[in-house]
Amino acid sequence: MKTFSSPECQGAHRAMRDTLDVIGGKWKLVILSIMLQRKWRFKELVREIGISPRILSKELQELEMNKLVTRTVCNTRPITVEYEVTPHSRSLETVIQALREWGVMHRQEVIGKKEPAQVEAIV
Amino acid sequence: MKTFSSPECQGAHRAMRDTLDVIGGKWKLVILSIMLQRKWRFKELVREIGISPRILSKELQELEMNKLVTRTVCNTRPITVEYEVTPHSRSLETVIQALREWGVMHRQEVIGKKEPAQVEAIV
DNA sequence: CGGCATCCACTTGGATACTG
DNA sequence: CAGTATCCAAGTGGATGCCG
Repeated sequence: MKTFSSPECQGAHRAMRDTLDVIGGKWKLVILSIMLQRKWRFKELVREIGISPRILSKELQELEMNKLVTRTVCNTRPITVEYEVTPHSRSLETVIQALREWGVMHRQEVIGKKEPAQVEAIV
Repeated sequence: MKTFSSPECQGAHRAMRDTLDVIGGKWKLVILSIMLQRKWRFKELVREIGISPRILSKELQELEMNKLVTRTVCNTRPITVEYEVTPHSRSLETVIQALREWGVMHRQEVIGKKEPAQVEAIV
């Protein structure tokens, strides 16, 4: 569909695109970043992430299609559903950690050093 | 603005968000991934990436604001402009490489193993 | 050549209400 | 509770034209 010049560049470019197709976008990495911690129920994620149910549902479906999370319906009374990351998802753990650390580092590098302990000054 | 429950989770969440604010979106990582290779002129990037000039211009400005690329106007006759990544940008090199490799790995994991040498079967 | 302005189509995502 | 449908606002991004 496109004619790129250098093949090796094409490879890198393509691989990056593949990755972004799966974990790019506004929410995917945030969701995975949180989900790597433990199992979550749907509504827990909604509240923790601050995302609308409709979007979360869509995102989780896409993540499930890519074998990054599993969805388990529990036989509770008002039925609950548990979402959990897969082993394959664990392969993203180091990258996600690296991205987080980069965010912190970048904040110091560019925005300018302060970052006030973030313990109580968040609000 | 939001009231998250656990502070340590809040930290990770926030750091991830910070990172995505800077290098998230459809283009940033693709652009950086390519730009890390060498210096580029504006139009070279347009063609190499397959992006519209308007969007590229906007993206480059944002990257420049975040000290990830530099913009240099050259005194050539029809003036040319060179863009180059900064040292700070180099701190993303390993992450970008990791993301590329993950894309390749994921393709095998999910889509299913084939990936035919990508030399001629691209079309 | 670099890159901004305009116009416009498509996508994303939030709010709300409703169903099983 | 989990999830979907509808509606709608905002953002994204491509094409084109123009200007320095």
